[in-house]
Amino acid sequence: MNIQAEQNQGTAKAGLPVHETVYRSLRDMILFGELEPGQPVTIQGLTEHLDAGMTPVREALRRLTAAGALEFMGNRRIIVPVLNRSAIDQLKTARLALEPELAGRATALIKDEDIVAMKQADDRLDRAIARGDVHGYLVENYLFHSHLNAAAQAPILQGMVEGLWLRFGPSMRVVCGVMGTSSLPDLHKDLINALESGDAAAASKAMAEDVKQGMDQMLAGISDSIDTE
Amino acid sequence: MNIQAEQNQGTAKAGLPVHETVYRSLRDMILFGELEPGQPVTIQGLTEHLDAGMTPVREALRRLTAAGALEFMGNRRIIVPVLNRSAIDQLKTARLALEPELAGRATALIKDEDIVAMKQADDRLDRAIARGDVHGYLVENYLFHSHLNAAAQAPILQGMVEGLWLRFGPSMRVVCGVMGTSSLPDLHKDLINALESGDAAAASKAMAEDVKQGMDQMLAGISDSIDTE
DNA sequence: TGTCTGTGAATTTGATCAAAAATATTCAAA
DNA sequence: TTTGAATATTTTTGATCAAATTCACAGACA
Repeated sequence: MNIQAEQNQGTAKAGLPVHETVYRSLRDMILFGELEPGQPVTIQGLTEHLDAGMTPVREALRRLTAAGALEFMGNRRIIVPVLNRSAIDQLKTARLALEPELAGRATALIKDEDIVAMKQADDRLDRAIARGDVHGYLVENYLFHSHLNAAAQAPILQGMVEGLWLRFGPSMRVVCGVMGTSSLPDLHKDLINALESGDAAAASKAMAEDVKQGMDQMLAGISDSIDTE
Repeated sequence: MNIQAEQNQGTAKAGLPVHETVYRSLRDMILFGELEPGQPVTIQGLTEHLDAGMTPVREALRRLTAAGALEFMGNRRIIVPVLNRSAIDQLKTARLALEPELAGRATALIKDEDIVAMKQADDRLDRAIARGDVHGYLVENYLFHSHLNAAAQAPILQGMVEGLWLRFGPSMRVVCGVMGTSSLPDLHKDLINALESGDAAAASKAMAEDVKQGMDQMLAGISDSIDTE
């Protein structure tokens, strides 16, 4: 066994190409708030951090920039995007167009075990909030939603939604910093109820409300920064 | 001047990196029907075809696969996706969710010169149909729509829509093969009228109808092939 | 039918070149 | 002498290529 095989064993799931594991690491970093908006992302920095060659890192970065999760400046520098009001508005529009649709489709298809998994994620989410664990909140919230989205069996729409989450992932941490245990209605519970009673319209509605709540919170959290276009 | 600089001069627009020009070439090939659904796309084939190195080709391929324009099989092969009914249905849903929205937003923002450009594209489109020029039809149709989408000044939504077009681009040619000069209502003209009178709701409606018409035609053109999932 | 092996393509690395940013230097003017 | 702007130099980083490695498939053979 050579050095590389050993490395692969240590770092990642067996058999996956390096560029794939690098991609997933980076994606998780973006999704769960380990990168700040505006922060520069360098190829060579990542080759050291992730202990990978340059080519796999380049490919992962291209995938992420293609999805809008990272931004390619003119002078071949890559940064984590900073969202202005217009961007958040567009993301809200897109999420409202797609996620309620997915929730509606999922209602007829979802299995009991999926609902159980979603409940568990939601429990862990509540506990993360109670303990002020932002990272835990982000992870469980994503798990909750992505579980539902997967149940709709519409991979194209699902992929589009995942792209949207990648775009606002880094800005979530900023918003969650101010996330008091606000007394907003718990729409996840409504969603679960709708799924259990098989009411697609209600599930769709609950999802729309959840999206609105999240994105409006984000708009509020960002509105104070100057909006230089 | 060394060899590499010479190559750069000959091949591409000044100053653009090779991976960018490769990406654009490939994107246009996909968008305008030069690749068939199901066709395998090899890295080495492209390095020869486009006279580029391997790394730029790899990066362009990653971007396109990330957007869903190409499909990554488990065994490190890449093919042009073959759309089944479910995929077309999802694309229709997504287009109906986004493109009418963009048309509505564009109505208030669009300039006279943009409308002129759209009219010209539409004229060339009609002539392409009359002469049975499928490639010309695809190009002008894309130009017409992308001009409108750009006018909405919503780059995120615009990018999402472009991703959708990349997905069904290769399947357009197949459909257009059967495209008789059908006696369907000309929705582009309706759209132009709505834009000229500043009626956002009407523009949005016309766009929705145009999308429906296109995607239903696509469903019809594909329904005979067996739907192996 | 199942295993083995050869072939060709994808993956990955390391080296090299080019470009941009950061830093140092020079020189002139106050 | 000090300050500051313009310029030169160093350093960091990105882009590209060519070689070595790994992997998957297909055909040969038991």
